[in-house]
Amino acid sequence: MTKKKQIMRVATKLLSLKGYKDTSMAELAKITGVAQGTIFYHYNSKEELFLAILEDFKTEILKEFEGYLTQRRFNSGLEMMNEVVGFYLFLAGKMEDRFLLLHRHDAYELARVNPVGRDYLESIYNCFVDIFEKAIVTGQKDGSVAQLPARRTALIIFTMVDGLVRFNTYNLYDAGALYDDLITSISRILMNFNPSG
Amino acid sequence: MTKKKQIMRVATKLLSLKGYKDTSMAELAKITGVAQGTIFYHYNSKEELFLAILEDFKTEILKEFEGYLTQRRFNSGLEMMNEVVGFYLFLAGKMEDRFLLLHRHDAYELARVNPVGRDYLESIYNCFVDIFEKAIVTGQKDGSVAQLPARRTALIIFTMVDGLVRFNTYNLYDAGALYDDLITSISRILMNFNPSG
DNA sequence: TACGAAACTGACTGACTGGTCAGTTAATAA
DNA sequence: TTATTAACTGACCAGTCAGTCAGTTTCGTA
Repeated sequence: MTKKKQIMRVATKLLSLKGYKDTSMAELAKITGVAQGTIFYHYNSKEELFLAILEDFKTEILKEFEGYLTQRRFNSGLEMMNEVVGFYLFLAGKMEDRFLLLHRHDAYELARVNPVGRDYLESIYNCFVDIFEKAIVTGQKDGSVAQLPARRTALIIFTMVDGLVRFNTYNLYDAGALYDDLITSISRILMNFNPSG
Repeated sequence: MTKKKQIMRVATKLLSLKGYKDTSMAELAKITGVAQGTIFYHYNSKEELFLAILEDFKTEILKEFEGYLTQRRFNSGLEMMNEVVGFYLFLAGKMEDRFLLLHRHDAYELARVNPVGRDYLESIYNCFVDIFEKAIVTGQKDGSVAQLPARRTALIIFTMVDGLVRFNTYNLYDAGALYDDLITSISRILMNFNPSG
């Protein structure tokens, strides 16, 4: 692996664990095993390195979702939603460090001053909300999901799932124990009791 | 107002707006209009000041809820839940800066190393979850809420409401526009379709 | 008035920060 | 072999940080 990639990998870990301000370039250099100058040779500044990490995350997320959607087929919109929530939680485990990064304020503070960073963040979030919305729309066509405002309901469900992941990383509650309740709650929100109307 | 109180008030604002690391004691002293030494006369360290803010928040939250619960009466558990969600959002507006503080990682990093801080945080969160749970249990007695696991469902609803507030502060979506959808979703989760069972 | 204590001050310190740069090493091409 | 560029190094810099402390002011009280 190139040193540039090594730097980014270690930086991702450090930034997600300790946050932007608490991660020093000296420490990053030491752990990666390069001189501090090397970091600034590849990335002009700390902010640029952070930006590169976000871009990388965006790219990988998009790839993951593309692969998932071309493989999976669903019997109904409601089933699709359950599967997709599972996939989200799977990704949150697989890319644990980057999800932690998303749950920090650092990324939003970057987005506030850096349009490129804001673009990356919105791409990532829209990716998630889009797929939830797609499940709802699909379900409304096949009759498994009630006639709710699709986008707004997708956002609500996203806050539920995302909130659970965050609670887990905060270690305040064991989110794993809430998985079944989450699925039940989502089903109750979406369920169509009047399939003919 | 005593200088000690002034320091805490400005510190709360700064810490919630800029985060722990990005708030310097020099800046805090300048804005408050005291010498930097004065801060350390009243609070032995930056961490102790942060802790004092959390304790103050906890105390105020508990007082607010006590006042609310002794005043309000509800016709049913389901109605109580709707009202309580509204009260939560009202508090989030009234104590905007402190809620922002809760949505940063700073507090959790403090809680990880400081048991007293962890106590404050848990008190605050339990306060919220308890009242949601209370609404569910009440509703299950009066038949307006289905027989779901009360505590776990309360946690799920808490993640929804809290997630919405966070989204609002992140400025990614207009959470105000989602209020009606939130209430609808919560009602659908809780609603009892078989009041006799 | 006198006096001790509490409140307050601001210049100072040592550790640490992101970033620089002159110079070295490795890789590639002619 | 030689020349050119890219990759890499680490000592160094100016600025910032939380925290200190010797000294001053304010206040309650006797």
